[in-house]
Amino acid sequence: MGRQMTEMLKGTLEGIVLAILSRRPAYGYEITAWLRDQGFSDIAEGTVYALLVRIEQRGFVDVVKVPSEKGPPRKVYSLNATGQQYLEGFWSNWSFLAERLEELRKGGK
Amino acid sequence: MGRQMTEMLKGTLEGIVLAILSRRPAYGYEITAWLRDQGFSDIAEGTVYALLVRIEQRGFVDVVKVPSEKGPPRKVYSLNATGQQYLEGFWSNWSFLAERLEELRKGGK
DNA sequence: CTCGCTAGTCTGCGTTACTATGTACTGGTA
DNA sequence: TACCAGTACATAGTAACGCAGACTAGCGAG
Repeated sequence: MGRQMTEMLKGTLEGIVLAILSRRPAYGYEITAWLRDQGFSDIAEGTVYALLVRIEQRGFVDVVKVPSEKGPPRKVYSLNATGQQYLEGFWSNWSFLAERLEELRKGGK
Repeated sequence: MGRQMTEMLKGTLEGIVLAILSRRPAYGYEITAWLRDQGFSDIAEGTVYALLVRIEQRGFVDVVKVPSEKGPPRKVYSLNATGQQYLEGFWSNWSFLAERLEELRKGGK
């Protein structure tokens, strides 16, 4: 991926994944597939798994192991209250940033 | 600053500064002041200078030293053609990201 | 048996922003 | 004259994050 996009994802990818989980529980492979679908064509798989480990350690998600017909059991993540709260903080930060940038884009030129 | 915002700025701060420079030439101290004004209340001065050094090395800006009545001479940066092109790439990446996040925010919940 | 899909782990690396500190030049003032 | 606030730029060390790439597994189909 472009260096630019890579850097832009720092901090936002976490919010994106939390937002996905706020809609419905999901497991790593599923999230990766969804991201690719949405056009984040080359987010590394390893990146998503590492991120899931981090948010689990921070206590933002609950985890349930669900047996799968295909391959090893899935770790299904769902957002808990702590995670929900953190996600709201993310949205407010995001809004702040997005507003400033929108202004800059319009005013610039 | 919050860890969250810090990470979010990675990749975007560069675009923000380039966007500022696309409106008019400016020097480091001025840019820092403007950012604080806009609500980026605690972006470290050192961060801006380091960023300016980076974009200069990549050839996105032209630099002119201008004597100042107060303090040492100012290094005035202005966006050149290469930088303008890079900035356009930044905007397209940003749009992509912003659209995906907007969708997530609406769809989620 | 081997291939391919699903699921997850681990290591080393490069980039970035932060903190903290330091240098240097100016004008005002006590 | 000595000091200080404001201006302007710079650098060393640190932490976080995403990436690349390799590796371990389980299971079904050809």
